[in-house]
Amino acid sequence: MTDTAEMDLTEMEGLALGLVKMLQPVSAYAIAAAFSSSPSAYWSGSAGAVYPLVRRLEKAGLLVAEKALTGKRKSTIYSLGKAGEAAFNAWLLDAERAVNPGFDPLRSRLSMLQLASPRARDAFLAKVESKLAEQQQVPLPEDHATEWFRRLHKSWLSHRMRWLKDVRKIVARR
Amino acid sequence: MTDTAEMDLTEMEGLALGLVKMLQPVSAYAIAAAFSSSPSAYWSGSAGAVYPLVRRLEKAGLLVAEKALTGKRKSTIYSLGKAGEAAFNAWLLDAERAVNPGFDPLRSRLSMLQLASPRARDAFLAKVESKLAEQQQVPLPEDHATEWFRRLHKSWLSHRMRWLKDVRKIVARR
DNA sequence: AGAGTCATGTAATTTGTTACATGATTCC
DNA sequence: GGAATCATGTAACAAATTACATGACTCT
Repeated sequence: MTDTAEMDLTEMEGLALGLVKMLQPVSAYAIAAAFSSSPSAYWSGSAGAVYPLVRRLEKAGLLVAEKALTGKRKSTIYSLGKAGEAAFNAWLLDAERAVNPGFDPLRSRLSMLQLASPRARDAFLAKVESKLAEQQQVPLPEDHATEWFRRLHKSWLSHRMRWLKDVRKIVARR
Repeated sequence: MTDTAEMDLTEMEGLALGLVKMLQPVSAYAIAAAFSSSPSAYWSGSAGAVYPLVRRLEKAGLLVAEKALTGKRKSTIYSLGKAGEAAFNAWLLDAERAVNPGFDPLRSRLSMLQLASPRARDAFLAKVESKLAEQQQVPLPEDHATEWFRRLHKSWLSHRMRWLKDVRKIVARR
């Protein structure tokens, strides 16, 4: 009965709120940059996506905007409002959504790998594995990613690798 | 020099071509149903998405349409054209895209889990783990999924589980 | 002085969503 | 005869993409 606006945040909105919480007070430009520096190409961080998004969140009362002036350059910096804090927590701790496979380019392809020839299959799996191995060698840039995120990504990579090896075994015993 | 139309398929287009290849000759309705029955909520399989998509692919020359009549009920059934076969293979074996993390609701939340209290963190991780465990008990329906896909999904679930346990350890030694 | 980056924004287009609508067929 | 499903489609809307544009500041 006390709940006023039951915002159902999209993934991008949830992530944006989280970025604001980590970086506040922060400009839309910096949020866009944070999206862009994600290892996932899904988060392009284009201006056409981020600026309207941030204004939307502000109009919804989740972000607090403040005008700033540095010399003649004006910018708007955002912080997380009280309602934003609550909405972010609800999004963050939504286990129902967290168990969803989402949009996984590798999973999609593996689900149809039976449609390729055995030779093509093996070549594909080997190539993906070597590309993952490459990524393991080159760690994320120190400046953008937090220590926690770097550790998480490393762990993600190694588990992807193990999954791939498992899949290769399944394919082999066709 | 021989390549005429270098189609850059989206994930949904690639999956749709693959579904046609598996089920051909097949109606748009059946393709929509296949998307809907995916364990990933990302693939809603709504009519408003699938019908335009399939017509797009047909106009691009990747799908071959054929009118069918069963009694008074008319339908259009699709098969994979030669160009469609080539485009699908290019999509399927694109290792560059396959290594991308994509859109992963769990990954997104874990990347920001530092922003929750230790108690909320633990509760969240436990809940996700139990939900995954539930899914392991209830296997995919026999009718829709192929044996290969069922095996793949099972393997995906157990590797997610292992990843989660790993993450919990990292969180614990904060 | 010019390159690069900070900072913001918009226009045209594409693609997907929800919701609705139609009609045939099948099952009870 | 009525409910569920097969099969197709569209209309209004939401959200993201690419591409462009502007101007200030920083660094060499």
